[in-house]
Amino acid sequence: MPELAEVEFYRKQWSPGLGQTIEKVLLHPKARIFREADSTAIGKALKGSRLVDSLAHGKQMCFRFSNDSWLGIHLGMSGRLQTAHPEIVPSRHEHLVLVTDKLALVFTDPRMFGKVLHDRSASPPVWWAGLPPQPQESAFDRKRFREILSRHPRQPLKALLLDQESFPGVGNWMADEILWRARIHPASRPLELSAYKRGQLFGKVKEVCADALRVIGTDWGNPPDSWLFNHRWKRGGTCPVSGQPLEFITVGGRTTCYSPAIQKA
DNA sequence: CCCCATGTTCGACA
DNA sequence: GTGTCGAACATGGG
Repeated sequence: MPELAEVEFYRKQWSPGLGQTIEKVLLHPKARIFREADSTAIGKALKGSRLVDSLAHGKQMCFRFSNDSWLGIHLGMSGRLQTAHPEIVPSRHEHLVLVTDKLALVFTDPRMFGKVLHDRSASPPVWWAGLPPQPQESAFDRKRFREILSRHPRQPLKALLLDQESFPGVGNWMADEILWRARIHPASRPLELSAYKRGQLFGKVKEVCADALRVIGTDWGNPPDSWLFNHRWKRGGTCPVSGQPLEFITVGGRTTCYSPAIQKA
């Protein structure tokens, strides 16, 4: 599930734990989500510390603890965060559980494409400090956008939008939504774009990020039918702009939904 | 049984 | 270096 807005939604699911002390850490030490971290060290470091802050950047989250501990979480394809009763007995897919006296903070991930990072340091670790500007920020301006396009002149736009160094947080449905609103064919390349289409694309990147954060990122609301979103999930869907059938192709190795009637090039 | 999945990474190749 | 492609990861759902 998790793209920009879903990640923001899940980040907030742990907010009830802010300010609380972690009394117990339950984890499956050999789970694949710990492949880039030392799960034993995480257990030791977090126990007795207080959760003081949480942040999201693209698809990456960062939870800061009182003893200079930084916990990074990436949700991968099937990860999610939630709270539970402090007496929780973790099930098979609940790989990391932080227990306070009031509640439990739970990271669940059946497919385990997600991952956990951890560092102890006074300043933010490199995996957090080194992230590129997010498309919804003002630092992501037309200059940055132009640079991205000129650096990848022949990348199909669908593939480029999925590049996390370029558009951190954009995932499969957002990329399709952006191209559909900009009326650009997903396989078009930056080289082929008119100045007008480039301007459209920049605007729709901003618009879809803002819309997604507002509608899904706050309370996982259901987007209106005027978005591509509600029409793309099953075959046989119809483009809400043209009334023509939606089609599915593979671009950049990913299933891509688009409306041939309005996304010609 | 088959195919598909809102993600990332790696290796082979042109 | 650029870009493409397929496979891999592990599990569940239709």
